[in-house]
Amino acid sequence: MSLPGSILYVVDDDVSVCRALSLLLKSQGFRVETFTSASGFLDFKHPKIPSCLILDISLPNINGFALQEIMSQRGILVPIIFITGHGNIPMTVKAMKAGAIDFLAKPFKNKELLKSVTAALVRSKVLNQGQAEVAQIKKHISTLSPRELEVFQLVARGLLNKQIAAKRGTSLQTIKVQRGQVMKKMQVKTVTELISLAQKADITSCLD
Amino acid sequence: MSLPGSILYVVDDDVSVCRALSLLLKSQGFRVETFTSASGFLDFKHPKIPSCLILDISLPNINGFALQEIMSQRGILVPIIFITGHGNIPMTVKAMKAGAIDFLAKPFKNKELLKSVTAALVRSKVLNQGQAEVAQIKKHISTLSPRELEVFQLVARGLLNKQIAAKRGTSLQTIKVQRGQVMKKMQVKTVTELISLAQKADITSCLD
DNA sequence: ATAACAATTATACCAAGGTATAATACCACA
DNA sequence: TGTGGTATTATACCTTGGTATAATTGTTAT
Repeated sequence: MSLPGSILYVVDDDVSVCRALSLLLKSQGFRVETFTSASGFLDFKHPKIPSCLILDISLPNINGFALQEIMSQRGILVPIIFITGHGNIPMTVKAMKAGAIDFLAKPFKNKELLKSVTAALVRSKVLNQGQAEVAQIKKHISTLSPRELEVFQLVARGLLNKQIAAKRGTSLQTIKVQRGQVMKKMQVKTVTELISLAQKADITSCLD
Repeated sequence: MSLPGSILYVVDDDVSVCRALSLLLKSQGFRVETFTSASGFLDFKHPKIPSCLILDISLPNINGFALQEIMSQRGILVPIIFITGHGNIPMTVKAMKAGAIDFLAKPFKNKELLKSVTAALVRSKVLNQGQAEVAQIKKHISTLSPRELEVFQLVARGLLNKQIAAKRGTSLQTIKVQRGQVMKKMQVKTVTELISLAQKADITSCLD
């Protein structure tokens, strides 16, 4: 069941838990990295492959929830399976609202965890694909000059060339040239593709 | 804090709970409808305004989870706040995974519920807007003839008129006319708008 | 100052989108 | 058998998109 080229992270301050989970997961053919603190996990260089974090809530310094928030801020899109020995309903709700893919109370059955891991890896794969696509688009966008970007945005909003020219106070010809540049740099051939890209990357608001 | 024109549903087999919640919520200015069974709620004609369902899990016949699934199948997009006297973590996870907006264990504080209700109504409003937009688009699509729909789909995929003509084995002129019909019926003036609509309604796969 | 470079614009030209009108073909219905 | 309606097609014409070439302007670097 292990997807090829996937990696599982385990973060638990209890070394024996780390060891036990690592053993279990490796026996299923998974690559596993264990950490006894949140910062250890954060320092790790995460390869861009389907992955999943099995995370204990009670940790020294940075606890599970705090790590979840940091990951969210940093755009680390690794699905989280929470595990805890002293969980309750409010904690569960909080974790799930924040985007966790599962929440298991210790002790849990091996099968439960494995099922959850499989689901997490599938989600991770989807997330990575979406992320890679958007990253590629933004990479292209970053090659646009400020004016080309502006033209791109206005085209995406459905404005005609002459409307854009009027709005910008320049000539129609300039817009045509710039629009051509945009098409070339974004590596598309038709307006349709351009619009699709614009919507995927949410061009109208993104100005980074 | 009550949004104008909103409605709250309470489903609990315990009449005293229904009464108590109704009293609390009405005191905050909300319109409230209570039901002691899931079927009662399902029979109710839900107005298309921001709304929220406060749902007990243990119910006779159709329990809370079952109702949640039925609503999902029927496309009833009302955010659910689960309440239960005998909840546990697995139940919480199940409910949240299925899309519940919150999960409260009895007894809960009035403030907790009210806060949750407010959040649910906001989400409901967003859901309704999205739903209304897509419904409007699909309504327009339903006025298209089969061939117009086909042309629409191919245009949305970025094909040129002559490519569509070749694919369909008809003349370029026919495609132009049909494309014009599509633009008129979808009530858009530019290709850009048309593509946007197509993506919102997921035209390429939708054939209903 | 001058060479080099980028941005803008003009001119010209072609392809594609879009509309209007009318002719043709096909189908259903009285 | 006609007759009205719809779909298709042809013709003609206009607008818009898109590219190539070259002239112009402004800015930067040597």
